[in-house]
Amino acid sequence: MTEQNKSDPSRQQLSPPPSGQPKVKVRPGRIRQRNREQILAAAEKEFSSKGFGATTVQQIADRAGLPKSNVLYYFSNKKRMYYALMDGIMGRWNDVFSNVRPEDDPATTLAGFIQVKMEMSRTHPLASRLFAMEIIQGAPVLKEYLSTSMKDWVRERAMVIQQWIDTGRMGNVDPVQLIHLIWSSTQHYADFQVQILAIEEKEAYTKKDFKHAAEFLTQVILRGCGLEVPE
Amino acid sequence: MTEQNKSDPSRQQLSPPPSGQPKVKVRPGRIRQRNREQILAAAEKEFSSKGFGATTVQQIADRAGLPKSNVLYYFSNKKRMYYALMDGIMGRWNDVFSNVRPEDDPATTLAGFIQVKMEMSRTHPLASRLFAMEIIQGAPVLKEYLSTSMKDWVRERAMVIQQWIDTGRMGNVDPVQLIHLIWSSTQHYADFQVQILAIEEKEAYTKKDFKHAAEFLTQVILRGCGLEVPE
DNA sequence: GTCTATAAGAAGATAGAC
DNA sequence: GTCTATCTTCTTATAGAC
Repeated sequence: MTEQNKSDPSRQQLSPPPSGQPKVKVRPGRIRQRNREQILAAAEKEFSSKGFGATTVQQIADRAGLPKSNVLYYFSNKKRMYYALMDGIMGRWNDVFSNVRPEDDPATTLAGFIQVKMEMSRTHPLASRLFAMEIIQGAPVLKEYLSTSMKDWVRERAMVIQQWIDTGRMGNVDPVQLIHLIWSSTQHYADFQVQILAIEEKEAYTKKDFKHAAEFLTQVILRGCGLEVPE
Repeated sequence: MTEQNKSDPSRQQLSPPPSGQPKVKVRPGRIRQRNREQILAAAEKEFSSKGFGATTVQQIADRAGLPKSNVLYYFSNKKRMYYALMDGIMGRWNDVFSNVRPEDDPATTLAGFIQVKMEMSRTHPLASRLFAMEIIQGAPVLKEYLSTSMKDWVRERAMVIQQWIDTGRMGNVDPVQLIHLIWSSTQHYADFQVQILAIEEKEAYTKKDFKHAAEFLTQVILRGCGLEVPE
């Protein structure tokens, strides 16, 4: 533990010395590829259920079905695994959320945004929880990302929403707060899964549960913005 | 680390052997009281920013300004401190949220609920984050609480909301989902503070920020339920 | 590329002097 | 009640045999 260990004060950045692999001149290597993926999958499970500091390399190795030193051969240290995971999450995030233009329909666009975020909560709950823990813990790794890429992303969307408001195409609500609202309410189904399942007396989510929740959120949030819910 | 340590499989319960203090027949003891509070305050800070497993007793002791063994004299082990904190959080939670009756006004009641939860996010962000981490990590300590007290609490409120809907006093929305929505959207301002501050390019929240956010949420959620926003 | 063995340090907890 | 010294265990990470 003690993530703030001896090592470099040059953390805080995504992908440190990005050269983790030995520079052997071998093509991709099926085994290498497979092992890396297994390790990352295991690391995601462990990190997302205990956080970085409480997870041991041994636990990751056990779950990946490899000896610890093999894991450290691929990723040289614990931090590098964490960075790699964060990189993956942010990459996926950037890919999924397409652009928005002022001429788009507000209701359809917002409904689509809710849809996509709910789909991410459903299909990638571990990534969601990992991200949530990183943020709750003060975003030691992602702070930079938040105040650059993510800030810009929000600001751009907020400007389009503001244009919709100014042209009378939706009710007058704070666009940034609206994005926070969509973010938090959809995220919740992944992050607070245990709480929701306990309250609803279920063992696990079904696809239907998510559909129902997405419809609820779409209805309430769109109406709350003075919009008609699209078909 | 390794919270799933050697010890008893009889965890999962709030307050284990609740007798943590030496049974000396001394009245409350000002110093004892003060030290306990200092330790708990320090523990809340540490646990809420790193989680249980990654926090060391040494860190708590340092923050409390006491030697490690003195801390362990008061709480005998790390788990007991965590239990004590969770107990406090749940106790406060139960106190704050008063009852709701079918004859109450839906808009005022829901607005009040949003208000109170936002106030908790503002005044007790550490407790909020500690709770969030506990849930994200699968609620090892609070699982029991979730599927008993909290479940009942939600079910009771949901029944009242359903009555409001049935008597045409508000729009037809799933009451349980509505509670999830209020919960998640208000919680978010405490738990994802760093993200929000980064996006809004601020150093810290002001009281005004919370007022603004509370008004936004009240407006959107109430309107989303077909309610007029009360003054 | 894989894995055993181990170095070097830090963790939780306790004993016992003050 | 307080605190130093210490026991035991577990941690990350590396060295080096296969």
